[in-house]
Amino acid sequence: MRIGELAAQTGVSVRSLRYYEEQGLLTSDRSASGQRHYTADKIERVRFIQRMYAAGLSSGTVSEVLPCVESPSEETSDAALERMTRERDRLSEHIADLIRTRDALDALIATNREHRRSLRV
Amino acid sequence: MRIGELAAQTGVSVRSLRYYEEQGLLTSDRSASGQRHYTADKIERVRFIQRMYAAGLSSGTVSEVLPCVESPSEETSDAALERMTRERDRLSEHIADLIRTRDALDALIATNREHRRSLRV
DNA sequence: TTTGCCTCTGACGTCAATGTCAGGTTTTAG
DNA sequence: CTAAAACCTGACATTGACGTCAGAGGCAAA
Repeated sequence: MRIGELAAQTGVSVRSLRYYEEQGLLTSDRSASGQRHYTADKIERVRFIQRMYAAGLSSGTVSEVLPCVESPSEETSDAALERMTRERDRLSEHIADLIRTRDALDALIATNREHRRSLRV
Repeated sequence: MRIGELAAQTGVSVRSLRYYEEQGLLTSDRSASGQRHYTADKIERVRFIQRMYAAGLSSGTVSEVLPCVESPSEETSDAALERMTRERDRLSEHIADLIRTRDALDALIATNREHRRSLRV
């Protein structure tokens, strides 16, 4: 598949796909004329990259972690596995923080609703 | 307290505090010479702003939500309360998404660890 | 009063992911 | 064959929350 279709399949812009390649996060085969061609498994790869971005990793960090995804069957480097574990923990703390924030918002909403009810007579 | 101490108390840079004021998120009294002076309750306010940023709200959205925090005892505008509720729901979806991502990372880590163990003979 | 730190405004710099445009080639549909 | 659509590289623009610097003034201690 060419870049346009990969973009359509993943919902990621063509520009971003080229950027991922530039950052070493995504590879492509090139046709004789230089056009990028992708195998179907790249769809999952792109989705993984997006999930990592959503989890707050930078492109540099994603590239450090990729070996674990790419070759779980070869000997994964200590560094990559350790990095991934660290990011997992960071994410976990972030989630806990967001949950606390959500609780605070819930309390705030409840207070406002309550006061509204008391005004409505 | 002056801006430097508020910065120290909250761990937020002086630059950021001025930025918050510029964005209408934070107010200050000014001395005759123009220096900003803050009451102690501004510490909590700044922390709230930071939590909202961490939850993914932009400064514009934070300012829409602030009436609910500022005057829970007055009649809060429908718009602000509705906005806050929407942001709470968005945050909730985001948390769910991050948890799925964390689960995916856990599975990946487990796979890699497992393979390592099998290689170690 | 001088020293040194804090503050002021205003402006420009940064960073990451992406948008957008230009100018040119390739592929596809009719 | 030809026009439209998709692709290429390269480069500059954008956004938001700041960092940083310049030039000037404010304020407490020695």
